[in-house]
Amino acid sequence: MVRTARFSAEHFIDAALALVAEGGPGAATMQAIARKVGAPTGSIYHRFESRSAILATAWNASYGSLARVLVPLLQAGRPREAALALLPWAGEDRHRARFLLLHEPVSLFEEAPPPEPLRQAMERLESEMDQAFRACVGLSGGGITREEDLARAKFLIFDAPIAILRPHLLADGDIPAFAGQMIAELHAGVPLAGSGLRTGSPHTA
Amino acid sequence: MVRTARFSAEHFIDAALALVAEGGPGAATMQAIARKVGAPTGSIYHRFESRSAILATAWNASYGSLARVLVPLLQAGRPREAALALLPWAGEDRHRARFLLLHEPVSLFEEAPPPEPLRQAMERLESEMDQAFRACVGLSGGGITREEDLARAKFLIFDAPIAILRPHLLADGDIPAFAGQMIAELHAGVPLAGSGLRTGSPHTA
DNA sequence: ATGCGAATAGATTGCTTGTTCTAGAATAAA
DNA sequence: TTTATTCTAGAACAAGCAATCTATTCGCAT
Repeated sequence: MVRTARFSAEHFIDAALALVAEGGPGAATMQAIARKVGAPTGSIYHRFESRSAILATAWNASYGSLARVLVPLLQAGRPREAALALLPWAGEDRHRARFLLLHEPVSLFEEAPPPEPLRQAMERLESEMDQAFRACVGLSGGGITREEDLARAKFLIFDAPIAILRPHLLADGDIPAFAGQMIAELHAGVPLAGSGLRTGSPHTA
Repeated sequence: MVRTARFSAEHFIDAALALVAEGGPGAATMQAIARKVGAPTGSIYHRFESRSAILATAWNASYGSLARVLVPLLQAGRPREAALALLPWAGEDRHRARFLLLHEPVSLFEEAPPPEPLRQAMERLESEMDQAFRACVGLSGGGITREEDLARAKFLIFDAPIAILRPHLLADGDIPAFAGQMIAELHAGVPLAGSGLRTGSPHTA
């Protein structure tokens, strides 16, 4: 090395994360990021090759942090705990939660796709979560899992908790205790495996 | 009038709706709308004073069409039917459903707010839906409704059905029958009024 | 037939964006 | 001290945007 860097990659990532969390993807312009950090716009390009690269890196950090919480619970066959774990994770870092849960990835990268290595890292993280999810649902079901069962499980573990969380993220308020109660009640009242025309014998192992 | 108009306001609205539904809010540029209709960009400004005005008009049309379905059901005290009614409404017009349910209004108007009369129309529609919703929840509860009960009802009637619908809208595929079953099961398994510490007498009128 | 006014038509303006470029400053090793 | 290299610094560039402007065309009322 030769010259001391005043601005680290993390500075830019945090600024981009905060800007998206507060004002949506459109608010995270290169100039806004630079201004928030106090750096000239050109300096960003010494750390990231493009705007997409910053956003993809921020997304990987956010999604990775969530995966580190959920994947172990899913692998342990605890879907209910996984669903509930979303709440403390969101309370831990509001910017991160708003960045990840309030904006579809497609809206972050609609202008230009992220560079290939970052795109692959995103896919790796998503498939890691997906595999843990399928293992969790598959082993409790005990065999072939229908598309319907997967959709139902995805709703109960991911989409419903996020939908319960969303209003409080949008309002930027604290997450009330009844949010957890709603998730718990949901899992108590609706079975993970389809309650469809299950004519089979309930006593079979 | 003096000259026959080749392009009506609806042409532009439909084009904007389709562009947002297919490619997100960023895809609905004035030039893209004009190109889709086959009109020069300047002609749009004879019908709408700004881009926000087109998007707001499209939003009003979409939300209004949904309100016409849901409000009567809510006013009749049929929350379960209202939740289920979302599915045929979405199946009726895919572009409209994707436009309304896949993008937060804030992302449509982040660059410039819509003109005042349109903004008021939007608020009127939202409050119409909200009043019907509160009437529906209030009368089944019978008295004071806590914030928790409102949140739970909003989830059961709006957010959960939308979350169940979203994957199929994103994939642009048909809405399978089990989506309706999931909503029905949800309403069967989770009560609209809080199942909390309801110590009161269940036999009281 | 004719001329007024609304609509088309699209080039143009002014602005913002992501990215690049040139110049200079700082630092660790030689 | 010198030198090589990485960073800061911000002006400059090209592209794309919403919105405006000038010119032209059309069709109904007169």
